[in-house]
Amino acid sequence: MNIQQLRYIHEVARRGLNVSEAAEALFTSQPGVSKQIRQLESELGVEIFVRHGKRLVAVTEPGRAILEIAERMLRDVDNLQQVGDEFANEAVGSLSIATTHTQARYVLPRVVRDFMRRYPEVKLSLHQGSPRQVCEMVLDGSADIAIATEAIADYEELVMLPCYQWNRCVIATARHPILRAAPLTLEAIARHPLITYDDAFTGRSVINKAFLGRGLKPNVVLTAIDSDVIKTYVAMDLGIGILARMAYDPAVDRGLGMVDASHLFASSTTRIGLRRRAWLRGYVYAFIEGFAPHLSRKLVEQAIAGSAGGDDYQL
Amino acid sequence: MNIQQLRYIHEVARRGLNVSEAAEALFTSQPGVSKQIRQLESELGVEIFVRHGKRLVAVTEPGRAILEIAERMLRDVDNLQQVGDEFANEAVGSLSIATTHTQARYVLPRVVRDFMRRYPEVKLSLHQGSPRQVCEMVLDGSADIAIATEAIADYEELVMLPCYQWNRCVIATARHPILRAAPLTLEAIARHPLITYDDAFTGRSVINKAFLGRGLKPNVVLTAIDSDVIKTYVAMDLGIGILARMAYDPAVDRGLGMVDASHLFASSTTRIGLRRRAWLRGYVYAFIEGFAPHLSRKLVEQAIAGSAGGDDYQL
DNA sequence: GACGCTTACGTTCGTCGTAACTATT
DNA sequence: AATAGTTACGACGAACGTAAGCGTC
Repeated sequence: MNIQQLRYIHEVARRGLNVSEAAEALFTSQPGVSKQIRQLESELGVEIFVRHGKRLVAVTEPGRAILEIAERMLRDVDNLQQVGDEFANEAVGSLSIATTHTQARYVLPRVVRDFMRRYPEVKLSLHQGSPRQVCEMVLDGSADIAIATEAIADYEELVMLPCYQWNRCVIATARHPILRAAPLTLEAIARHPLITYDDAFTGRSVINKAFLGRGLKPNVVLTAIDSDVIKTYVAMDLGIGILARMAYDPAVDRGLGMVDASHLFASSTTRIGLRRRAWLRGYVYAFIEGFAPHLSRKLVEQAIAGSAGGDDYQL
Repeated sequence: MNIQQLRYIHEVARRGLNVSEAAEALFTSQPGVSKQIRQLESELGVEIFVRHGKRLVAVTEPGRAILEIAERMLRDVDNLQQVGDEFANEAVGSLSIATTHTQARYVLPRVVRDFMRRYPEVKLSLHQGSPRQVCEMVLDGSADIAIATEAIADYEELVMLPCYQWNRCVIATARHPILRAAPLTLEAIARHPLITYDDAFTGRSVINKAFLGRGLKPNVVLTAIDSDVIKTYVAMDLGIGILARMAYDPAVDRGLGMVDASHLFASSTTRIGLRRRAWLRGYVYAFIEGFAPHLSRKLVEQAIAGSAGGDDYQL
């Protein structure tokens, strides 16, 4: 058994049981991969893949168990490299963050600026995506940390750390009557055409729940993935907007009025997602603490170690 | 990087940084080990061991992190073999149980008999030792499961599963006055010379606590590691004995009288200890369930997966 | 007949063991 | 002087790539 063989079976499984494709992705020859897989199978004494004649068509039952362990080992190989990189030079390296629009646009700029100042030698990269994409990126190793509000909870293999709570506001054109409604109610909002987030984004599920709870059917005329699109169309008076509070900046959004709506919706929690049992570079802990000061290195380490797996931490 | 290199650093660390000894234990040459370690270090870009001239004298800080990950990987290598063995032939294999005298002598015989009947092809081995030895055996892989009452809780790397609760009785020669004391009290016991377990065994700590809690200083004239020794000396009337209840069998222990003492002492819980994240053969689950019927395969699997790490389960 | 996996074979690289050398205690 | 680790070198074996062969769709 060797690590290369584990890479082979993992890649073959990942690529829909296509050996040629896996070989290409690993920059090696297809016969080599084939042979090594057979060798591993014979060493372990079980077939990992089900073959129809010469083609791989499924993963066997032991194969599933083997793949799971193999993937854990490959992550550990990665972790070993990380340890090496860390101690070879503590301040040099790279940090890849996967996040959604709202975070990238309104929350992270300050954190990123501070981080780059403190670790000028770390190559920081931000990748924007849907909450699910963001999680997948962390799972397959193409990002180190995920930051999102929705969906993170669905991934067993990720550790979730609550960072901050936030709520929503209503925005409208400057002289819109909704801005003077006192108190602001869901009923008042529902009387206007609405512009807000797409279903899978930025706490939209909470908005739905609030209206549903009151038996209201808001007239949503436009759903957007990001706050800027919402603001653009609200400014055009297509409707009023329900927006994450931190996405409204009076200095920038001059043409728009805002009223707080945190009494109408349940608050949402933005979380950081990390791979379980990952070994993180020192500056990753620094970044996390810069983003959510209560997440000390020690707390995060404990969470990753898995001893508190699945649970949520107190904010 | 390869798995062999991980074995090398692990064995060197385990053997007090003695490369020659590690090489011998791994049936290879000392220069080979030396070279592979240097190669791994250069690949990772950090020193794993601190050297004084040519000698290894300590583990570096990154070395500690590396060793930890390496050991996890080696356990996974083991797990892969286990998966292979399991599916190659479900009913053939070996099961190694490390346990203390009381369990081996009074509790396990029935369980072992049933198990051997059901899995005649599994080579069962029992290893007796102190609670600590028993745990160490599971940790270093020389046993699959540990069964003990004391000490198991101290091992972070083991998962503990409560199996059953038990309490103590007092034994004495047939016409001894303590047998007629009604009700039986700690004070009455403390008036006689006492024979019971050694400090590290079979719930002795609970016995100490009970007497201490009442300000009593029992006159312990003999401490033994196993129940049979206690019974032997009680039969010689050297004193009265405090014994685990399940160790008294009226059919066998004819010369001895017994009174229950469960109202005097806190009950003890016997636990099974398993390595975290181990992959267990099917018959191991069967054995565990035969020993403690409430520990279903599913429950045990969840526990070793680590998601409930550190916690204790409800009995 | 095109795609995909296996078999066969030769080259290359890596690993291991022996032997000689050097440093530490 | 003895013990412990490194360097040097040669032999063996494993892994890889190329090319040809066979099955499946």
